[in-house]
Amino acid sequence: AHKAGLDKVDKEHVNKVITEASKGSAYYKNQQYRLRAIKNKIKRFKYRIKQFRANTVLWTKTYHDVQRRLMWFKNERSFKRTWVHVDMDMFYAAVEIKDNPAFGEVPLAVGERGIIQTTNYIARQSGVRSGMPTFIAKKLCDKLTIVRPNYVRYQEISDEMKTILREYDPDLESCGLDEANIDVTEFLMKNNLNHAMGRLWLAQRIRKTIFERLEITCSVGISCNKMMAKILSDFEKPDGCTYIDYKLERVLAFMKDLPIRKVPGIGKVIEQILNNLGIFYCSQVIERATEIFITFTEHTFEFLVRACLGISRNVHEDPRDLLQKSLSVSNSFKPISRFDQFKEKIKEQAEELEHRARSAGFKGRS
DNA sequence: TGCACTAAC
DNA sequence: GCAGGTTAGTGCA
Repeated sequence: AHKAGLDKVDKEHVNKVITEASKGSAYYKNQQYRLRAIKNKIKRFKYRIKQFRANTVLWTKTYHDVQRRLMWFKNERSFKRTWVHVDMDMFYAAVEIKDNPAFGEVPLAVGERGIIQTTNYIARQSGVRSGMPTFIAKKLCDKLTIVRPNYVRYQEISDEMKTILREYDPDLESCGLDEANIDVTEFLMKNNLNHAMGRLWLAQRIRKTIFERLEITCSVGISCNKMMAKILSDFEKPDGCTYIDYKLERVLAFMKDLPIRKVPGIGKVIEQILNNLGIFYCSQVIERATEIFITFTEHTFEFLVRACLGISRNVHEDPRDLLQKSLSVSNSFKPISRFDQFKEKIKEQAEELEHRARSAGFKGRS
């Protein structure tokens, strides 16, 4: 329900339909199994924290160590650069509607192989959303129109969008077809726009240009680093634009009431773990940093604390790190049991993988 | 290094 | 009857 466009939905009804359709399925059983594993993990975490608290000397020492680390992170905060995150609204569905306006009047979903990838906002009102199996989506919305994705077309539109954005930052970093990050600092400086009003003006200008050239709306976040810009782009979806002024108290006030799940990189599992420790908002991660430190690895602790302070990278990735690192092929199939069937399956997959690796000019390393 | 798991689109 | 595909990364044995 954290996804945009779901605020007017009858959640109780939606949950009932999903539960009805789910129970007994292999998928559901697997989910239950994984949920139990997470619950066990949480139990162990809670026990570890209890042990730690019981040892006052150790707890105090850890507390001060953690506070020292927090100071370190706070020194990393920088308001020197400005990033814009652009996120196209319901992208695949929007392209389908652009090419066939009639789709804009009906509940529409784009999907294949039994899974919905994206939906327009009419469909979202019935609780239909990305990642949902089509048979459940149909139960929620019997008039739902489902079309197969046309990736060639989406790529075309995506390229057009990125061409527009490269006027502001030639080193644009993209994530998927519908999202991109640009560092607009130089553009702002050159045009004497590097102040609150100027930044907001630029964000709106980008949105306007994209809409005029593509007839598709987007949501934009503009802030002092990539992560903040991304969080903000989601804040007023769809067709929205959010900016937070570069003042420490403004950033902290925003993070204070921000649900942890809104932080990119915190998914279902980490959310569950933190919720069980009584942590729901970003500010609580900082308040309870000692417990976080004990619970997670050092790496995850640093990620969580930095993110919840609103601190993240504000310079471009090394281009070498942006090159593709791996390639894989996977698909789902009905249960099989005979050895020759497995052998055949693996052969098919391997041949497909080989084919793609050759086209991409990849060699196997191991 | 290989595998399980998490996360994102 | 019916629950995807692809890439990146972490953590552990």
